[in-house]
Amino acid sequence: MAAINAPRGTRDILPSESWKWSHIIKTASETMMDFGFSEVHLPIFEHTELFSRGVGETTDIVEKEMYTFNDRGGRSITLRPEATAGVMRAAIENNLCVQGASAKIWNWGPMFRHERPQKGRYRQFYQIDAECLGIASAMADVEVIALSIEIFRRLGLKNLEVVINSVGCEKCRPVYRQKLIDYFSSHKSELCETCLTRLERNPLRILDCKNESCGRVADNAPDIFDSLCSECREHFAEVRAGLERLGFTYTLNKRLVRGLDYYTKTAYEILSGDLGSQNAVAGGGRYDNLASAIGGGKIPGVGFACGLDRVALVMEQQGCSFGKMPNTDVYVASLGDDSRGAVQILTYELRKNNIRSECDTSGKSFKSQMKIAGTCKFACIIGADEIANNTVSVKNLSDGSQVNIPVNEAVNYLKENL
RNA sequence: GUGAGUGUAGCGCAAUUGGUUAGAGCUUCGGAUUGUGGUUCCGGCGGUUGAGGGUUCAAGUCCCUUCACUCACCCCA
Repeated sequence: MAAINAPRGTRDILPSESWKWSHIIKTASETMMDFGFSEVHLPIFEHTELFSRGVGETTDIVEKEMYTFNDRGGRSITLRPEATAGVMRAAIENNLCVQGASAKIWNWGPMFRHERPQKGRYRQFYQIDAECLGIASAMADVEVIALSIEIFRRLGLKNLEVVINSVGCEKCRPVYRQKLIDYFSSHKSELCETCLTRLERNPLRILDCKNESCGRVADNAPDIFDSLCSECREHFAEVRAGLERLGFTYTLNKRLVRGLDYYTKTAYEILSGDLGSQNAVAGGGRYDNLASAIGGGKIPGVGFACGLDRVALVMEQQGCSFGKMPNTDVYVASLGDDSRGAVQILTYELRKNNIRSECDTSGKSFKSQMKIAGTCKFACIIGADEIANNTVSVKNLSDGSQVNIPVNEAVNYLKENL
């Protein structure tokens, strides 16, 4: 019978890699706490409507990338393609932002998009996500950007580029949108096929097109900053001032357009040159219209998502430290089958006392057990002599020294010498 | 969805222009005067060469199909 393999775009994070992920999550978690963000656990699937209304009907995500199916009750369900819509839904549903209250929450977990896999892109991928809800001030934008930068700083990532832009709000974006339509309409012959459809559905996205010809046309396109309303202009200036106040360097990219409809005002990405073509390790921005789009009234928000898979990739590439690899400290070896019971008892005793211990459970020879013990710091050896005297021989495997001590002193001895 | 590249042992690889029984290394397992690991030495396990078909006296090698993986486009984390 043919073996079954993991579906395309999914993969197994095995022990050799998972401990590195744990380090990243732990670092992110500590940083989140330092910034006043609390962790939440949310559903991995939601009603399809949440994303079609929240993320936007004409976005790539909703149009062609969602894992959508009908459940047994006939409801249309979608595996979350991104985190923000779900977070906002939860905030609304649980009244986290009523009466002027705000919420700073983070979570991490798998997201799902049906795309062709490539370097740094999977169909099931993992994001660390932080959202600051209920605060309209630019200071919140700065805080969120600073948070993402701080996580990367602690992880030791190098050569990152912070790119920011403003995409306007519901007042000024339609104005800019119309300007773009007017402009690009007079250059239709120079646009690629997909951009021609974007012209009608989402003209801002033409700015982001990497097609050479479209790029040339976009170079001379109307500047978004000329169209920003005074509020958006001021907000963006405050964000920039805040970033500079904290000493961050960033670049301005007027062509940075997020693929999700809910973004307003601030949009930003953090890029790494050590990834392949998919070079964003984090991206986010402000989304003051998301709440109303999913029926939750006016709740401003700003946040970011960070690609865990990609962060791990960059760290590996740059030789960053993942901390100490977890290892067994003590191996308890049985010399002769008669001592296997005593070995099991001692091993359990060590484990109850938080000493990372291992013993053989498969009937290996003493020699084999000692071979495995070689990767540990200490070996506890129990044979006929030890049983007779109620002792254990403890061998320091780094210098080869060995002592024979009463079994009931093993825990203290090891705790003192580990 | 489109394009390009790659599929040989658990892993990374080798195999003259198509030519005997597809090979080492690492890993793993076992052993080297019966109570002591890392180094060393010896040995064992391990493959329908991704799958299917075709050309040929002969295919890991050439052709077709298919599957998988990788990278890129699109877009994003």
